[in-house]
Amino acid sequence: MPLASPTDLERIRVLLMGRGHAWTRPRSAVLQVLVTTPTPLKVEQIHERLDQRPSGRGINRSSVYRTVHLLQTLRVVRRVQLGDGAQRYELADGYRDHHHHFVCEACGRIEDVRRCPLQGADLGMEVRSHHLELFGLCRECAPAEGADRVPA
Amino acid sequence: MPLASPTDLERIRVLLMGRGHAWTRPRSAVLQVLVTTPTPLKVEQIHERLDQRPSGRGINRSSVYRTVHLLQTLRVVRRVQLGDGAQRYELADGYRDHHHHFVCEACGRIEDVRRCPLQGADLGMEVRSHHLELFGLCRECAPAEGADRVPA
DNA sequence: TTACGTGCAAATGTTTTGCATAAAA
DNA sequence: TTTTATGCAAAACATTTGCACGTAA
Repeated sequence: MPLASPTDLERIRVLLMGRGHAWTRPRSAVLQVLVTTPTPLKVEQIHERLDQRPSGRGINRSSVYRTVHLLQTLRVVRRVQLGDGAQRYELADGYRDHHHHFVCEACGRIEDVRRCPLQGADLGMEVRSHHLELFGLCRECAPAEGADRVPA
Repeated sequence: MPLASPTDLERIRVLLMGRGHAWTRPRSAVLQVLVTTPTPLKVEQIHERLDQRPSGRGINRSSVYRTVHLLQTLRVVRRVQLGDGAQRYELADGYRDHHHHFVCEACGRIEDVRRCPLQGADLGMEVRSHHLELFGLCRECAPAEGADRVPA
């Protein structure tokens, strides 16, 4: 389950309707963006990408906020906070593989971390979930070992 | 180093002045709040607590923002994000012991987690720091084993 | 006495909300 | 046809900024 598939979209549609929510163009379009994007997105970014899809034109920012909010209460989407002040959103566990994020302090690139270092850790039985964010230098920004850096 | 001490305040004062920043009443007062509070605080909460101290009366909210911002660039303070939308701040590693936070999903209580489950974990050499937040039920909210729950 | 910081008020950015209309069930 | 969702505009928050005045160095 590296990334969500169209099949997940259908699962989500069934979940929504089962809970008495309508399957509308804005909701469908926001979900299409989330399902096909590997990195967490700000509301503004979701909104921009909607406009690039024929099925998502002209959708109001408020509707994006409302949709994201609804999807959070249904635990389809979760909020991701990467240490800058921004709120980002992505599909929750159950619709994607469990993962964390690595943020490059130099270039800002966000990478998925598939290997959870807490796997099997004893966090106490009362812990139900966790968020983990890693910070450092990505492969491109880290001065590579043996790299040909020319001394001055 | 369970909590910062007045000694840390002095260290911080020296750091600020060494970098050419003035030691002012607002800065001193904000730091006194941060140094004596065990949980991360929102700017609004810092501001409230200032008013409760004789040395912190009448300080403007802007100054709190500016002070927190300055302290972040000096790595004296770090931002803490606990999954709700809020921005909280606390003393950074170096002025407090390394720790994480546990948030009770039922009552919202925030607890320090002193034992870092990533201690010794191999995160890759390029990882410089990490944020970890745990979510679950605190001791008071968890249905205790053997608790005398009266069946209906 | 000079540079830097603060208070105040206004500006900016983000998220929420009320309400009339539109669309889904 | 009835309920629920959307667009729009305004409101509510949160944070930043310009500027005249104060205060630390």
